[in-house]
Amino acid sequence: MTSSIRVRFAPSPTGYLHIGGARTALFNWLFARKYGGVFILRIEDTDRERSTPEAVATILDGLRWLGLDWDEGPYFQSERLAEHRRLAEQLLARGHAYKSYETKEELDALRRAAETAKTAFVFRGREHSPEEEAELDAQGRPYVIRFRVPRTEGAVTFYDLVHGEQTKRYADIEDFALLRSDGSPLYILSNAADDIAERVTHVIRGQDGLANTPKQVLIYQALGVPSPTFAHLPLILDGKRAKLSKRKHGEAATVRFYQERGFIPDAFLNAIALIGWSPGDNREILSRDEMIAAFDFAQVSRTNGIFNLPPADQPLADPRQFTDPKALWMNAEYLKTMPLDRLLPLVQEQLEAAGLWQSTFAEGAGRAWLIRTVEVIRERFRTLTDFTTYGRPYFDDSFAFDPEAVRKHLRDARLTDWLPELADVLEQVADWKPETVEAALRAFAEAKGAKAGLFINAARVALTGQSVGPSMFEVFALIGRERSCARLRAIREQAAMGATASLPVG
RNA sequence: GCCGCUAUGGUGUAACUGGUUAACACGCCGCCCUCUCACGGCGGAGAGUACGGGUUCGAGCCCCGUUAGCGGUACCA
Repeated sequence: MTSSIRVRFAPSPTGYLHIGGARTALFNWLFARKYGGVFILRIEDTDRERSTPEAVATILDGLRWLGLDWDEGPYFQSERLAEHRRLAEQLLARGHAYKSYETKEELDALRRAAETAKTAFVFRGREHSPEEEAELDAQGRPYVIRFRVPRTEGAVTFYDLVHGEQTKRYADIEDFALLRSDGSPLYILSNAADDIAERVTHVIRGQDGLANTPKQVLIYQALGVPSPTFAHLPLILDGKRAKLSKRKHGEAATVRFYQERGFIPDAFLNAIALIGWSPGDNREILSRDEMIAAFDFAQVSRTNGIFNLPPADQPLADPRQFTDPKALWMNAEYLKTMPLDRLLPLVQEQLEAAGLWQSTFAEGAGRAWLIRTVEVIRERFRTLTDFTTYGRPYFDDSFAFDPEAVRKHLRDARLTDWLPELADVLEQVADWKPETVEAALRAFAEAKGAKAGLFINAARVALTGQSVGPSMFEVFALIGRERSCARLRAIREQAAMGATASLPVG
């Protein structure tokens, strides 16, 4: 391998950047970065009906969010149609292709006949003499330009870095079309033509490209240019082994969804990298650099992997389990362990978007408080959006009460008086920190002849609206004396209102 | 129908060129910790490697067949 390696990611802008596409882009990128190669972005927008500028923007956004930076492009395939046509003409002139006048109806009939006869259908069009062609053209008969697959006994052979040497006999390859009757090129041609133009050395794409690779190799050979090396990646399927699609899985199949749901780009990348690839040892948490260093096609699996998306047509049993459990675990792992200076900007984005950011967080004491808070609460979060949902009570006085938590921990009627009393006691605590608050609360509990747990759990609900969270004394310390006491006293109104609001889901 | 790719616990993967009781992670269950939940720690259930043959002293790894999934068989990409 040398530094002359050139790879490309070539999505069609007909929808969103989906998980499979992101993984393909990632492997291209890893390979390029590992060997000092060039990563090219090409937009295959020849299907004008379905291609949209919005889809292009979505794909670029997705790649940028993931940090998969490209070195060249984006090139737009639609701008090179004339060149593709020229190549087809060249193939025609050199006898590697021919004009095929069969109509769609004729082809269908042939196919159906083969079907009923249960025989193979490998199409070979009828070729005509120059005179006949002139005659047909004079009549204005439409034709497609079809590749003439060698009629000899031979076979096409190519090397795939994942699947090894592949061979397909000429006899099993039909004479495929290069140009439609309106002169527009087909994918199989355009794709190969652009790979040639961009001097792509390694074609790394989904396994669904494997079956028509022999046809492209035939094109390379006819054009007299060396074939690139191929690497066909296993597909990513859902739990029912169906291809991931927006139609079936909704937004959960798109990269944007993970961005909006608070995934950390590195974590998302790490998670999808492990579908169809492994570093070969037991490591699972790998930084970009570690992935680059460990990447190797020899360790790429040949079997399609499953990304366990919950069914899109059913409500989630647990809203926190909105996607593949392992991906979620991966994200939580990153959230808990990544350096704070890299997490903080991401948290800031979330807070700003939710209107919870305050200028005091930028420096000094406010900064210190923010850091301390994030450190404590990230421990049990799984996504960045948790900071503004479950984390909201730390940043704002208006937050929702989980009815279940209220029912469970504020049920004891005596708390309506006791909590405000506790506030009076806490008001007097000399040095506001976890230890002193704990001492005061425990003494208070003892004086009331009740268990400390009663007050701890009730306070958690009063201060955060939730029944779960960090060590309660830590929470008191973070929320501060004033706000803590105010929330303890507000228990009366809370009790009066019946507290039915529920937490937004993350 | 024909051509091709694939097949290890529920999921993702590991198992050097065939060599001890198939490993790790997620998920699940239990215990510990404990003011809750999570984290963490400890332990457990769960595959004999799709199925059937064959080669071999020995096969998840090699060969053949079957089945299943996927892809191609388009003037889709």
